[in-house]
Amino acid sequence: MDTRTLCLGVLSLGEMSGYDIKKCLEVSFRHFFQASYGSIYPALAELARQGYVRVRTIAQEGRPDKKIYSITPAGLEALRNELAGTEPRHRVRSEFLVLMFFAHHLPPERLAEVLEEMIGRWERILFEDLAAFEQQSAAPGVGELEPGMRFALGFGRTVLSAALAYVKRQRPGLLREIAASGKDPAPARPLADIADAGD
Amino acid sequence: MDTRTLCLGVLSLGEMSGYDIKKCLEVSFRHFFQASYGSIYPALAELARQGYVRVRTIAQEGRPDKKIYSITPAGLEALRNELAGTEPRHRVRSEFLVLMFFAHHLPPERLAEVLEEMIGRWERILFEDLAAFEQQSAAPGVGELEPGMRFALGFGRTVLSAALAYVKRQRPGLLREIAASGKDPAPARPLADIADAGD
DNA sequence: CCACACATGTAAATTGTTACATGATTGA
DNA sequence: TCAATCATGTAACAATTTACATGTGTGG
Repeated sequence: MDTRTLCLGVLSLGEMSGYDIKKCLEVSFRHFFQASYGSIYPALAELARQGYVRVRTIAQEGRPDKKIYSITPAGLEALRNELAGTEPRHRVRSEFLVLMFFAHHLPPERLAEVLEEMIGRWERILFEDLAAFEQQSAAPGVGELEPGMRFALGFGRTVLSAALAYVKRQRPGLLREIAASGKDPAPARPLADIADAGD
Repeated sequence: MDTRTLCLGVLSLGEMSGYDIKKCLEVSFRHFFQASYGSIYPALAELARQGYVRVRTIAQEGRPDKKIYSITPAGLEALRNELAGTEPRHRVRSEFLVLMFFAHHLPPERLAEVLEEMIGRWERILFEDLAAFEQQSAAPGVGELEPGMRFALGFGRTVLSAALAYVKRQRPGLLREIAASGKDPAPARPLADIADAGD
């Protein structure tokens, strides 16, 4: 799935500008998809070219004209086809976990810093961003979220909670073990042979 | 972080070929990092050029010569520097969750299929792959895993368990709600205005 | 007989990020 | 005064995946 489909999806929620789409993605999709202006604007141009979206240009002073995009019937059909044919992939790319895996190669202070940073980041997402979004969604006048949207949001909350709890629970032990292995004079313990273990 | 650093990291566990590295990544890193031959082989060539790894070529019949790579002291230093300077990012890219978010645009049978597929996939990873790996790691003769490795493995198991439990718990309700909204004649309920909710 | 494991590598295509270019207004 | 918000867009760069190229041995 590319940014094009995602933009189409967001536009199926209502017309908006490229700038709006970015913000919308930041709040609702931040924990499972990300896209920058560098991919959104070209995607919108391409969608317009294909006739999947209509553009309405609104003149503004002191800044570029605003372009409001809205999905066309053809666009909605394209979106549905695209979604129906999309394989449900789910990939994680975590420099954080690579760092943890090789924690014994990291200066202990840096390890502590990294753990601290991840905890802080996840707490902020969980207790500020997500909470704010869910409260806002529950506000009167706002259309109910579709069940699938609640599912996706809930998934993010659940998984993030689990991750955060795990890191908080394991942190002291990990720091202790790393500190200990750094002090005692066995830093060159032969790790090796993990790949050959089966033989 | 690029594949180069990752290869260096894996090679710090013991010497092996590009083919071995791929398999090693598949078992230990599958849930937080992925790399294909197309990125591994060029990475190894580059590392050799930089003097971070040594190559030993082993002639073979009926197939390409095997190249065994081992990390050099300079390589180990480069690895440590690289790791110390790496920001702990953690990104998820999930077509699955996008599909769920827009579940109301999906044929209900396809939705059921997708959920089924994800549950099966995650159960397999959790109960087969991870279990096998952990058992193997506990086997006699295999060096103890470093604490950081146990941390990373445990993180994967924890988060995957949470994800799986969530999907299994939510599935019936989601399918029911989607089926219901498909039947009653309000498919064109104006979703809109979610982005404008704050006003 | 087909698929898979073994084994390396290249090239094209895809896809996306980062940085740049432009510039007014508003609040701390 | 500095940073952020609003607003669009391009171009260079980075990184990866996919498919291709080549070929044998083994097991179902």
